[in-house]
Amino acid sequence: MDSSDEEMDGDDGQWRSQFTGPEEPATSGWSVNNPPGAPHRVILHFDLDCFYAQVEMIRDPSLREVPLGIQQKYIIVTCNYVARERGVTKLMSVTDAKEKCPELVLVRGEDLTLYREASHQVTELLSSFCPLVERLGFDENFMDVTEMVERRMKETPPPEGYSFSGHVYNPSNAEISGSDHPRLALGSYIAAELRDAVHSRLGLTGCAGVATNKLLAKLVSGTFKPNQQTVLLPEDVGHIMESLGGVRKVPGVGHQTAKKLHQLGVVSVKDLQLLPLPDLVKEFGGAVARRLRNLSLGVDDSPVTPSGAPQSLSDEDSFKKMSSEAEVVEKIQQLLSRLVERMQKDGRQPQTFRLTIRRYTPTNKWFSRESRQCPIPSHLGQKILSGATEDAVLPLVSLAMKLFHKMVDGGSAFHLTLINVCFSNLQSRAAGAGGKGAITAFFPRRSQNQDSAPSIDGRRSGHGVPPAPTGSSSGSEGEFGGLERNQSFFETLLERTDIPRSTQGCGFNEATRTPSQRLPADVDPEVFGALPEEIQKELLGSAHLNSSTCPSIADALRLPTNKPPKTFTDSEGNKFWKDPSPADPATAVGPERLAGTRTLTERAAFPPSSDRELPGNVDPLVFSQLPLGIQRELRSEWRQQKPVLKVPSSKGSGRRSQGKDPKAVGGSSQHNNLLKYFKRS
DNA sequence: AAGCAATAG
DNA sequence: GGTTCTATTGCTT
Repeated sequence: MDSSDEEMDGDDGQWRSQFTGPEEPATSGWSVNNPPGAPHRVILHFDLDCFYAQVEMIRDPSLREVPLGIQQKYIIVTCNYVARERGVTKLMSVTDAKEKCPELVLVRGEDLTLYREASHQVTELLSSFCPLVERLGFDENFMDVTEMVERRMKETPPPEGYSFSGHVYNPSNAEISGSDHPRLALGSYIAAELRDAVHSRLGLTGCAGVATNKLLAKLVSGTFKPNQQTVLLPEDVGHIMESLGGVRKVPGVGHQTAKKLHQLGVVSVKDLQLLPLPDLVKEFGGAVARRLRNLSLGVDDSPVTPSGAPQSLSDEDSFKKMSSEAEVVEKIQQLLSRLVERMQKDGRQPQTFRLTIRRYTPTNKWFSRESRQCPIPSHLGQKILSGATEDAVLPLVSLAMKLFHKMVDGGSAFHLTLINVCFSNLQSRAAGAGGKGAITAFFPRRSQNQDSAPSIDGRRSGHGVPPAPTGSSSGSEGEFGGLERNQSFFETLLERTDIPRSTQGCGFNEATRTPSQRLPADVDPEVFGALPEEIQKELLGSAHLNSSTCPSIADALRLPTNKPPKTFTDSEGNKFWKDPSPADPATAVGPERLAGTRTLTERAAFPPSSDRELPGNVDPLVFSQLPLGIQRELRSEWRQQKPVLKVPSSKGSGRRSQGKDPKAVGGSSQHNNLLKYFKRS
């Protein structure tokens, strides 16, 4: 999982002289995602608190009270804060952890399915507010909310004397008014709303950072943990950069780069800032050198690039020793079965297959992976999607073994410690054949199709292909992290249990519910009845969540546990779910606090985001109860009807290597027939 | 297109 | 830094 920090960063608290951060170079492409001439980007970074542990604590809330570690093989990959208080850290060996904390409760986390699904739900939820969401691993997301901020600036001129939501990174303890940085202040309110949405809808807490670029947003998001947020003002850029321990702490500077830098005598960020550019260029080449220099200064013009559906799906397992071909075949078959099932849910057809191995090396862990890949014959690709899992797996195993023998000589001994299987080059099924669904993809599609313009750097085949080029009801693939379309993380959990749905929390069950019985008053039963059944279910689900007719997602999540289900009135469960505002520092758990920083006033000076994006004929309440995917799709569509520029033009800074084409956001799919579901009747 | 290095969580 | 199980991007061939 994560080899980096996330500790309660016992910061030195040494706030030294003010270093005034460099101005953003006027020439650089930092407005890539912006309207031309826009003042500043506003970038958010979200980081879920100990993500895997949170998911497990939702499945079994009793785990909240105990020290919990998520175990993969013999490693604790993450743990909850109770465990951290007792000295358990990320990536600690199980033996060490048990020694530190004998009461540590362990949950196996090798199967990432639930984490992956929950992760994509978070991204999807964020995307319903604003399409520019970029994933970083399973538990982090960047967002470019510049447009939202600009819209609010125009529509809701900030009142006098307003401030920020959450913390402000404020080493000099200055008096700060929101009016000094109105866009960042608005960004902080948006961040609070988004964190609240993630909490109330999905039950997950996390940190947010608000700044003018991705680098800074990420760096600042960790300054108050857990479940808090902080804004970085431009005047403190220098401070936050220099407060980083060494160059290795700069995102983008990995092990190898740090090693090279060290050879040049560069250890601190300040060293890097001051190293003559020609020296850097000699070691890294011009492009990388400039990037490193910029990063050291807190300058980052890289755009928030919407992630869209994954580019590849893979499954792997590691082990101490594997040395017979029979074992290899067995393992590959096992991995492929799981992978093919995921591929089926995704709905796209993989065009290439890759097998990766890791060999044992006794002395050093000179431990690189080797891989071989090949095209997947299209008839096989068809089979993968067409449901008959075994029919696809067996030929794939045979394909995999051919690749295997390109790496491992059949006659000689071998010792493997890992096998990975991967599908990539994922192609959307041809449109038109569309099954049932009205909603196609959750995300704007990226790249990947033949008919698009070549990208600047020539790497991918193109960008900007809108989802399904067909009419209102086209393809039905749910190309989203292995989730069926419209299927949610908690529904997935429910399906995994053996408990019949009728006994479960939110009762989507026909026997216990008359059709209109639980509908919110303002939902027209007739319109409701006209919706597809899946959507009805989703609506009921979210209606319950909003109205707390059904206590919470937690109650649904709680079921697949080994413990007897708690009642809905259970105090702990309720307490967690009723937590009024996770964004409110008063209720936040974090003990740690940077010395010398202050929490600026907590009360929202801005009204919360009234739904200004909705067309007038749409009932906001009904809208809010729609499935998130649908909300997002509609919003994106409505947005596109405005003549504002959406997609940054590819001119960028006018220099070469200017990154890539921005990926298309918001497909131009039509499906306006969905609108009929919202008209008040 | 293939293979790998680097980086990330 | 490597443990784990992914995922992405960019270089080189």
